[in-house]
Amino acid sequence: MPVLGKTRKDVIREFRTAELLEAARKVFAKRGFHAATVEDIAAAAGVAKGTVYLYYRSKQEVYWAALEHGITELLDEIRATMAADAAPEDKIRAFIAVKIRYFERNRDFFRIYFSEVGSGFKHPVQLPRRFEAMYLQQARLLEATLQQGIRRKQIREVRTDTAALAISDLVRGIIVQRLLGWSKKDVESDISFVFDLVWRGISA
Amino acid sequence: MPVLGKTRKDVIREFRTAELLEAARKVFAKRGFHAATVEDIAAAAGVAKGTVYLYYRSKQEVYWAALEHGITELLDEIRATMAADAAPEDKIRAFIAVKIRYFERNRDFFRIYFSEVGSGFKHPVQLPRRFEAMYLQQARLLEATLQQGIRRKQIREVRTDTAALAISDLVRGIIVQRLLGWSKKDVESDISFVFDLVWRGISA
DNA sequence: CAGTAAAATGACTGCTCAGTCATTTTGTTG
DNA sequence: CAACAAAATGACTGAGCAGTCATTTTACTG
Repeated sequence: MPVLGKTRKDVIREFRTAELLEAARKVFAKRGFHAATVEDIAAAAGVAKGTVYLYYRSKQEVYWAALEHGITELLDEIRATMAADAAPEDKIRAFIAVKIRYFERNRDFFRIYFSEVGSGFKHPVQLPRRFEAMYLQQARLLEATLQQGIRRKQIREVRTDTAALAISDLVRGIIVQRLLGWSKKDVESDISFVFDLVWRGISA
Repeated sequence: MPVLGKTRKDVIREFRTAELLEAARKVFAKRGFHAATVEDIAAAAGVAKGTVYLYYRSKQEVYWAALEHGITELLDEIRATMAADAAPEDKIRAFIAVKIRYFERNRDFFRIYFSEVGSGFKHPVQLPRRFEAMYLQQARLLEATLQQGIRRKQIREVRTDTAALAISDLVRGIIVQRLLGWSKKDVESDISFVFDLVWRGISA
């Protein structure tokens, strides 16, 4: 009997789905798509293999779901932080900060994210276009800010699309360094480093 | 009977090895480590599967050899270009240019390279440490140049290690954009874009 | 608490593929 | 060109694993 539009079934579904997604994230992060087995994921979620197939149609689908979940979460955080009508300068800093902090908090997700999104959307299987779109969405938020800054004469005339991606790449690089243990600095210091470099690079 | 220190056997070995490496590069690039089969590689090289095992002990070894070949080649080109005792400014530009051009010429290699080196050295199997070292070697060449620039007061006081990696990341980003067809600009223009951004970011 | 339905299980199947090795082909040498 | 050796071949084996489904467990209901 439906309550609040959700049947009992839906609730269970939601719970199991979230549980499996978290397990999947861990396992895919540790072993990569191919080396991870559905058994592994099931075990990590504390269920039997067959159960996985009650909620997802294939291993591939689990993977996509895990990826989508993280990308969406990250994008939402970025949107939330940049929505405030602050100065372009502050928005850019916020973008850098939120992204670095997201991966600091979700270390295991970074492998999944960057092994797809970072290196060309092609390896395991051609990713559905929507993932590419979601990634570019981030860059577009940044791009809009850059354009705003240019209009306000705070930022010089740069190719905004390329610049936006460049900032994303710098952030990506710092995240990799941090997660590999190459960077010993505290988060704030790394955020400032990136922002500083970028701002000198693009300010008018 | 050895001639010039090379036996006949060595010559064949060298030839086959090169042939297999080229095939491996193509196949691994297209399918990724796990999805690529030894059959695929053999077929691409125009030999039978068993032959691959006459020259390499395992699929993993073929992969490492292909990766090492490319990294070495790239590093050599970088070394050659930066060796000239030019101004730091020119050396940095040269670094950017040579790397972008290398991947422009070796498009298939970029997938192999970045799926390892770019995303944290961990997926298929823990890479031997020497690969990590070879990668960092590039950054160190750049770092030396940055330090030189700082001494000459042409570059401001930045964390040289982080800055060197940041430049590498920017270059990486442009390469990805180019190979995915996101960047429509000509190579020169992209090189200038990166250099410009970097130079404003770090110059004194 | 019996009867029923939903959910979970894990043994099983079929397929893919890395790596092996007995056989065949190619090349060398006197 | 015979006798031998080096190189190449590809059919075969064993392991691993995605996905299925008959059976069992759990939860709900009257």
